[in-house]
Amino acid sequence: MTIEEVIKSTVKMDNAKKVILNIMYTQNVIQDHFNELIKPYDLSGEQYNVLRILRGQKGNPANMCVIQERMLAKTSNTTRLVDKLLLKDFVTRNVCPGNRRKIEVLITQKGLNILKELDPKVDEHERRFAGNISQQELELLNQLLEKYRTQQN
Amino acid sequence: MTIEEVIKSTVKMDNAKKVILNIMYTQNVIQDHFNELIKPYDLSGEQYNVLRILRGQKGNPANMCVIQERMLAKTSNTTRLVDKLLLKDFVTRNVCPGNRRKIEVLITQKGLNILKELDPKVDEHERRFAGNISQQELELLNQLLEKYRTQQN
DNA sequence: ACATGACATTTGTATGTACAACTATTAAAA
DNA sequence: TTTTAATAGTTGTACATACAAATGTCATGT
Repeated sequence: MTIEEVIKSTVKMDNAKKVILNIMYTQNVIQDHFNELIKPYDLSGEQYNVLRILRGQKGNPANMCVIQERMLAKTSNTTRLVDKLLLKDFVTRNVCPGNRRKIEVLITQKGLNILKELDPKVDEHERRFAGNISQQELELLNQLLEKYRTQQN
Repeated sequence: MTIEEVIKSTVKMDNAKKVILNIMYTQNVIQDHFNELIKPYDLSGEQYNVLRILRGQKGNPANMCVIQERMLAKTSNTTRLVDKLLLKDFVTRNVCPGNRRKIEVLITQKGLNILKELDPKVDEHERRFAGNISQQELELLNQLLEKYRTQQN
């Protein structure tokens, strides 16, 4: 399905416009699918993302600003995401002893467990889309997207 | 900047995962940039999107469900987006005489004016990113994205 | 020691998203 | 004709995003 069919456009669009719409729409499709996947686990996409970042710390706590800079959506409100994770006992939050301005956030065993349960489903989710194109095309797609967004930090 | 650098990942990711992150992140970069563009006009991205759809109707009114199906984010709440546009006098909203379940939404002259004012800025926004890659690459990127999301309706 | 500015995080407000429940209207079946 | 189901939109709630303002802490200069 081309992007023109998706938005039922009657007029012809140039490639510059089509690429933007294609990226926006593809992201929507991926996200909708991912949200379906994690819905039964009472986690939002961004909450999941924060848990992934915390697991990546391999036992070390992460400050709020470290979490922030590793998130895809740079404008998310990390405080409130962590609030929600705290309520579910997926993380702990403590003032950093060395620098009391900072907060140390750590993933709990319960948080690690839910990630482990989700791992195979997330893998399948990634492969489901990737399976539509070849390995070479995947690599090409990565290169094109990275080149496309150059300059815009 | 590769996607690994963006999210400061230490471990190597496979292409399937990288493509997903690249699409999600690129969409974020585009959207942040677009939001900057329309911020002075007191319009959100989705509100702008609805106005574009209404202009595309060329004088004919659009029902809520027509707007809905032409939007990129298929789960947006059209009622409330139109509410906001009504408050700014960018659209009118009337019950459809032929079928009183339906609503006819029409863009006003004020709405058309603001779109006209934005047109050159939006064009520039599209070209800014597109300018980073060649026309051939743009076309290839479109094809790859469309192929990548096949099967998922 | 005190003021100043930088830094890290939180809070407030408006808006948008996801999704279920609800209302009103129309169409179809019994 | 009444019931039932389908359709079109609205409303409610919880959560997330965008962004500005506020708070608390630390570092530096005087």
